[in-house]
Amino acid sequence: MDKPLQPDHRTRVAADRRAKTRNRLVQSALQVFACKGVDASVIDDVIEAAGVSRGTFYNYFQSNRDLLLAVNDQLRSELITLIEKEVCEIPDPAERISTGLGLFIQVARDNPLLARFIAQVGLEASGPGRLVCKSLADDLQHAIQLGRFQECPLHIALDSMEGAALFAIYRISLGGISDTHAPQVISTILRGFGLESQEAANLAAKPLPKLDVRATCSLMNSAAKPELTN
Amino acid sequence: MDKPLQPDHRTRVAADRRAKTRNRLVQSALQVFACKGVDASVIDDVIEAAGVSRGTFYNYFQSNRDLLLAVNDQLRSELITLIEKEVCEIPDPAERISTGLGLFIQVARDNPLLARFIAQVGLEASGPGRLVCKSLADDLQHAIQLGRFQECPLHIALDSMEGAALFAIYRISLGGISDTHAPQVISTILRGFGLESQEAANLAAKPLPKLDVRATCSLMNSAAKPELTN
Amino acid sequence: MDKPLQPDHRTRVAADRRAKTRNRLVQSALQVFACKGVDASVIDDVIEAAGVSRGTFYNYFQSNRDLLLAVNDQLRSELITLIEKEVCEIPDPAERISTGLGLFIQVARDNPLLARFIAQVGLEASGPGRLVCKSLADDLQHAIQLGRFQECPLHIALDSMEGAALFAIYRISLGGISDTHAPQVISTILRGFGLESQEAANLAAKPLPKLDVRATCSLMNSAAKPELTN
Amino acid sequence: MDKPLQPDHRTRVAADRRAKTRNRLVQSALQVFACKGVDASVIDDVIEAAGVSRGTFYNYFQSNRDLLLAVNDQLRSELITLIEKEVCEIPDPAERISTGLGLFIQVARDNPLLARFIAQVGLEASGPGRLVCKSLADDLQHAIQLGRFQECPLHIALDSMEGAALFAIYRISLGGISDTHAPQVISTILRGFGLESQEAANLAAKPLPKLDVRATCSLMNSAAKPELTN
DNA sequence: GATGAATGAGGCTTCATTCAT
DNA sequence: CATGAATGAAGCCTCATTCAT
Repeated sequence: MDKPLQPDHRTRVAADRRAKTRNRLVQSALQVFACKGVDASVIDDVIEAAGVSRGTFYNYFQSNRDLLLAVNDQLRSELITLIEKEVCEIPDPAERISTGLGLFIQVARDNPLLARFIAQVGLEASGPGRLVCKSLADDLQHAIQLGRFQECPLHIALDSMEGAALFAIYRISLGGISDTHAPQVISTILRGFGLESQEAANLAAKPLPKLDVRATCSLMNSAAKPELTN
Repeated sequence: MDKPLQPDHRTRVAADRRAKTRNRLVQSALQVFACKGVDASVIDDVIEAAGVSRGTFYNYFQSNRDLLLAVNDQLRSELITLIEKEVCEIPDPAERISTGLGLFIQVARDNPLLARFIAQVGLEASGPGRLVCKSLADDLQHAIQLGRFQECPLHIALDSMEGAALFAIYRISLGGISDTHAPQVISTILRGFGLESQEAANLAAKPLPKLDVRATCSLMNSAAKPELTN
Repeated sequence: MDKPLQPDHRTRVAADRRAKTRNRLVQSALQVFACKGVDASVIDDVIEAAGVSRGTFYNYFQSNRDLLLAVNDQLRSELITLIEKEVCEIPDPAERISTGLGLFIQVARDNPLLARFIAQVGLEASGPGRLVCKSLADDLQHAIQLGRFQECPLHIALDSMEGAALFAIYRISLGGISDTHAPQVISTILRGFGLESQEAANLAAKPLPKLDVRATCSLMNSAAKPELTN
Repeated sequence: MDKPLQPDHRTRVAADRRAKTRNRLVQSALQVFACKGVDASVIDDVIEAAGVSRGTFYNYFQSNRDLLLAVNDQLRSELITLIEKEVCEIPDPAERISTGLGLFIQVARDNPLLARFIAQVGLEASGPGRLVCKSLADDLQHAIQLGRFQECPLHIALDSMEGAALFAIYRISLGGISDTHAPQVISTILRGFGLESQEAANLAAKPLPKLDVRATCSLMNSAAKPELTN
């Protein structure tokens, strides 16, 4: 009765182990990239942190670059899922954007590892696989159509927002940022889109839901290892 | 009568030669960094582009990093000099900022080499030796004091501006940017500081003096060598 | 039934391979150091002689210096083991010393490679990891206590002996040494410790057991490669 | 009246300057060799210490090796001259040898620079340009003929003596040597040549004339620069 | 699948020596 | 003669990748 199931079982167990090992690798890579920089030589550190052999690494990733992409992809999809779940109920697109930015910055502040990684990836984080995503574009367009935001080409709006947000996170990754930093950055951004000053401040100051990233994102389940900070 | 001058003469000639060689190296380095990225291994390309021997390189720079700093420093000081000379006569600090940003972006657009380099250096360009400089901070403060700009912590204002400007240049370095791009970015920035929409648009649209960078900046006297584009 | 053994097996096989490669390297290094001198740049020659790649070398040794230490250590321990096995049965400490020195010089004469290496390492061979070892110090002390040797500070005695022995080996490494050389050096040393002339000569002339170094020392299993003689 | 003399004068002045520069170079080289080792890369340090340009160096020496030989030669000749002047009046060859050795060691102790250099040159100090020189050989032969020293092949005697003396100086260069060290070494050497124990001790203990090396040897007119110690 | 020894291209750096001024 | 910029051969070292076990 379970003999026929065995192959399936074995297959599943094997798949699980694969997934687990892969995850360990991606997690370690996030750490190492964050600490040593995305252009650094990384494999030795990654396999040591993940506790696997050199050969095993190549069973999962073809190259350095491959690994960076994997980290980036997984990070992005986990973050987007996380944030969209929180903001999707908000009807006003301006508030949705404000809250989304706020959460993004909050997560970065609570996870230095993440902040450092994003700061490292830097401007490259934009582009096809950009962290700032489709639904943000939709929200922007929506806000402009509703007259909440000033008429303005979409890509300009996206770039401004992304530039400012990235810079904020870069600052955070350098440490020593006060709690008033995020709302001020956000309200500057909102004003840039034509929101009236008081309203921008109000939106940016709205209390944010507290995200438990650790619970949701597999990548966050490890502390930064500052000793690598070469 | 000229015998006593000889030592001086020799010294001066030698110093000249040093300066010239160093300049060749920095110039070549700008090209190579722009094309291959600031983290790339660069020395071989640089010495070939500069037409000097490997040993000569090390007579001037200790390392890759050292070279990058030299390029960055020289670039910054040349750009700042160039732009400040143009804007120093403008009485309104808001317009000074607007014009300065506009010139910065214009120079970047006219010199793909420069745009690429700045985009590469990216966020790191900020910090103590940041491209965005002392006088910009002064202008901002001034504009806030006069009530032209919204009250706002200086570092936030600087970061926003720098983030947006860097991003704009990054976009330019990727190519395919229309002429309306710059004014739109700038007016978004100005609005972010609380300028009323119409005025922001007006300032951002003011015609700019045409800078002849090639005439002024020693670093610009060479065309990009796209074949190096890694 | 043998599946569980696999990991062990693999581990052992790998360890074996490591040991073998390391040995090949140390052996080659002995040759090259002997021929080119201990301060020479040696890595290229060593890896060629050992038939391994550059990278492999660095899997085993961090540097030139590291390699030299490894050769020195292994040589010393093998030599000491070899000689002590021969002399430990001799009751008279003076004779033990005389025989030990004789054997040491004999080995050096029979293995030009070894002689050259020791001559190269020269004075540095003394110090914590000195070729002249613990048991020699014990023998000296013993001989002094028994009144066989003149009262004299131990370190002076050791230095004298070492100086003379090293010098003898240096001479041997230069070639053209007659068979009477060793006994004469040894009897001079023994006289220096206060042994009466005739007795010194007698001890120094005692026939020595013939050591088969090749059979015992892994490092000796290769002929000198005189073509490397720098 | 002095016109005809001018050429001579100029020639002499020029020759003087040449000699002075050369001396500065040799002196600096002694320091650098002593500190960094005789196989080290040395030219940069030497020209800096001597305060001359790279090109000037090659006006005086063809190569590194050339420089080492020059230092060695000058040192040897100055030392020999110095010591022989002191001992030539001593009628007993055994005492002449004892005194010579004592002076040699004394000079080494008073001039750490010298001790280090000799220790660096090490066994190579022997050979054609050896520090231990012709007149020592004569003294030895003489002492043997007179029956003061035990019958013994000359080269064995020379080697023993040189080995022991070099070793003593090596020890001195390492520092922390007491004043009783030298006499003990010397008396061990003398006993090795068959001198009766008491007499050896007496000879070795004879008070030595105090040499003022600084006054005599141009090479000693500079302090060791320990900061160069590699 | 996992392992880790071996690889070797690729880049880095030094330094003795030359040579135009 | 003195100078010091330039040279480039010679060595050093890393690390992504392969592959036999």
